Formats: sequence, structure tokens, C-alpha cells
Amino acid sequence: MIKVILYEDNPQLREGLTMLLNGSEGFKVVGAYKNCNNVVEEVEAFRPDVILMDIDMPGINGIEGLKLIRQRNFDVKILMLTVFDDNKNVFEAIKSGANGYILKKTPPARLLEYVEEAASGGAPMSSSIATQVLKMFSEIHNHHSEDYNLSEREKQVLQLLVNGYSYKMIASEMFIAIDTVRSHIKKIYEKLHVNSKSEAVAKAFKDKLI
Amino acid sequence: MIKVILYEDNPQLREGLTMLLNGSEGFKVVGAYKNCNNVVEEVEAFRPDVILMDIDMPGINGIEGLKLIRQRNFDVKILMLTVFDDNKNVFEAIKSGANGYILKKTPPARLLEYVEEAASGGAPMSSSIATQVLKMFSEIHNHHSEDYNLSEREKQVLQLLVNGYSYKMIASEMFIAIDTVRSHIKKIYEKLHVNSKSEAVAKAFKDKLI
DNA sequence: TCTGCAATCACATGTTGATGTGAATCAAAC
DNA sequence: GTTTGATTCACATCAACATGTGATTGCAGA
Repeated sequence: MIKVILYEDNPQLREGLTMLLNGSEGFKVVGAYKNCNNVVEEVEAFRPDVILMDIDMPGINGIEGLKLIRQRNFDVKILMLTVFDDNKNVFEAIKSGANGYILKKTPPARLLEYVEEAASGGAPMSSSIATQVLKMFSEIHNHHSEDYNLSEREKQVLQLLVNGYSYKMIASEMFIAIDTVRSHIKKIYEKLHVNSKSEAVAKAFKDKLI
Repeated sequence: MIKVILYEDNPQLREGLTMLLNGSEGFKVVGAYKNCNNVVEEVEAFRPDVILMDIDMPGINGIEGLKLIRQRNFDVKILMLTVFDDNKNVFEAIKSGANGYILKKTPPARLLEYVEEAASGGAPMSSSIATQVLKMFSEIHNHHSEDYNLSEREKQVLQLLVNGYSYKMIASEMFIAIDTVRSHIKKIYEKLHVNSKSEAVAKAFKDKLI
């Protein structure tokens, strides 16, 4: 039996979901509220397996509710419910520890599957949401477009710069003269189009050269 | 009619998938290969809507195949197939532009749904994979542990340092004397436990203070 | 009220970094 | 077989940075 709490401000939808879940084998709604104002107490009292959490609610909204629950380390799966696949909220919810993110227009049968999936440790997502997540992910990790044609030796020097080494330290670390270090760094600046150590370091991080 | 190409080295599974898809309304297998050695030519020739791509194959493997296809900007959805939800491969596939990632043990009916979902722009994922993706995501974005008690003014200075400003530029940007900039920076170094501009910049990035 | 502390400025001194100019060696590419 | 570019080193000069020491102002909390 999967115990569920609903947070949803729209009374019709709240009632509808309650009836759907209570009318289905293996689900039981142990609470249904129109906002998250007492979310911690409610979760503590009823210890649900899954929470269906609307995002847009008056008072404490779904994202804030999610954070409050996660702060307390309750072992509960939280499925976010939303009308739109709004980029910003998806991002925020996921990094705050939501277990899934589904659209309200999800058909009832599919919704029951999602709740079961969440309860058993999965991460159900409406496909439009999943697409967004993958897109965000690949955007984050495909930033390293350029590599500026740094030579091996130049990369080593840049690495040491990033680690906070002075020219002198780099020279002794690499067993070369300090003037050679200067040469390399000059070349690096040309290639990265910068003209100071800290700009080079910043660029190394930004472009994930390091 | 969704045109599909399969890449799968195991002959039984390849045959099985071909029969499953060809035997189902709305799907047609236009090619089935045991490796990616000619992947670009094959995709070019048959212009499939969806590719089912095994990861572990002799010769050019699935990840490499994926990258080859994405390099050419073919408009094709690629579903990765794998036995395990191996962290490293999931990560690599997603950032290389896979549209979905599913386990081989996926039941046939569900697999057909996934192919349809991919064809219509979704991002089907087996739930254990989705869980991993969300976990990776929230790990990446919950790194900002400390904030070192920097004052507002100090944060401003650090921000400008990160942007590559010199002391002189910071002074004129903030309408203060250069000696005041020095004072702030000295304080910042103390708080961050560093002793050079580039170390401070590096730390700002690492700890996501900026 | 007194005490921190953030924010501001000043002066001095030594270190480090940035840039210019020049040159030698060696391997790979054309 | 010459050119290109990576790697190495040298000398010189000026700008930028790091550090120390000290001082004033003004706000906020004990």
C-alpha cells in the first residue's frame, strides 16, 4: 500500500486525484492540502511514501515545500506536478531533490504508474520534461567547445597557474628556467586572448579547460 | 511509420528487436548492424527516424557511433541501449546528445512506447537511469558549501577580480581609492586563506562564490 | 556607552608579473 | 629541404601586486 499526500490548491483537481488514488488498488491518500504552510508537521505525522506536489500554490509554494521537506531528511519520494514544463522551475526542483516531475495533463493510468515508479525508487518524468533535463545537462557539459590549441606544455603551465603557483614555483616544478615559463605564459595569453594571470585562470574555469 | 535502424552486436537480440518492430503497427526496421563501423553512411542512406544503439559493441562502440552521428547534424533520435545503468556511460551518452537511455531488459511493449516517445521528441529513460541523471544533476548544483563570510563590498571586489580587473580599474569602477581596494583584497585573502589574485579567482570558481 | 567591524584612505617597500626583443634546438609538415 | 611551430633560455624595463603599519568614520550589538 503506497501512502500518498497531495498538495494542490485547486479543489477539483485535489478531489479528483484523491478519488483516483483511493479508488485504485494499492494506493491510499493520507492527506490532501491546498498549500504547504504546515508541510513539515503533516509529513511528520503521516509519513507518506510519495508526495504529489503542485508547484504553483498560494502561501508556501511547491518548490519551497520541497526544500522544507528535504531539509528534514524525510525519506519520502516527491513528485512535482505542474501545468507547464517551465524551465526555471524544473531546474530548481531537480537540484532541490525532487524525485520526478510530471505534467498535470498526464492521463490517470499513467499517473498511477508514475506514483508507483517513484515509490520504488524511480524518477518518473513526463517526456517533455525529460527532454529539457537532458538538454540542460548537455548544455552544461558541452561548454568546452574551444580548446584554443594549447600545446601540452602550455596546458601544464596553465594548470599550475590555476593551482595558484607563481612563475618561480612553476619553473622549479617543471624543471625549466623562469624565462621559459614567461614564454609559455605569453603564448597562453595570446591563445586565450587575455592579458593577465587571473583572466587566464578565470577563462580556464569558464571554458572548462581544466 | 517510424523508420528505425538497430545497432546491436548480439545476433539474437538484433533479430528479436527487428521482428518485434517489424511485427508492430507503425514501425519499420530499415537496417540492423552489428557495429557502427559504417554508421555515417548507413544513416545517410536510410535516413531513419530513430536509432536503437547498443553501447557495448566490438569495433566502433555505441558512444563513438553516437558522436559520429551528432557531428554530422543528422536529424535522428538516438536511443541508447545498455545492460547496466553504468554511471560513466550514461553521463557520456547524455552529454554527447543521446535522446534517451534504456535498459535492454525493458519489456517489449514498453520499448515500443519508448521508440514512439523518442520519435515525437520525448526523452525516454528507464527509471533507474532517470534517477541517476537527477542525482548527477543535483550533485553538480549543490556544491556551494561555504561562503567565507565575505562582506558585500568584498564580494563586489572579488567579482571584479574574477572579471579580470586590475586594482586601478576596480578603484575607478567602485569610486574608491586604490588603497581601499588593497584593503578589501587583503581581507578577502585572509578570509579565503589564499595569498594571490589568481588563487582567489580560482577559489571563487571552485566554490561557486561567483 | 563602549566595542567590534566594515569601509574608507595613506605611505612605504619589496616581490611578482607583463612585455619586448632576440635566439637556439628539434621534430613534423609541406 | 625549407618552413612552421613547440620548447627552451636570456636580458631589460615598467606596471601591477602583496604586505605592513597606521588612521578615520559610522553603524550595530553587548
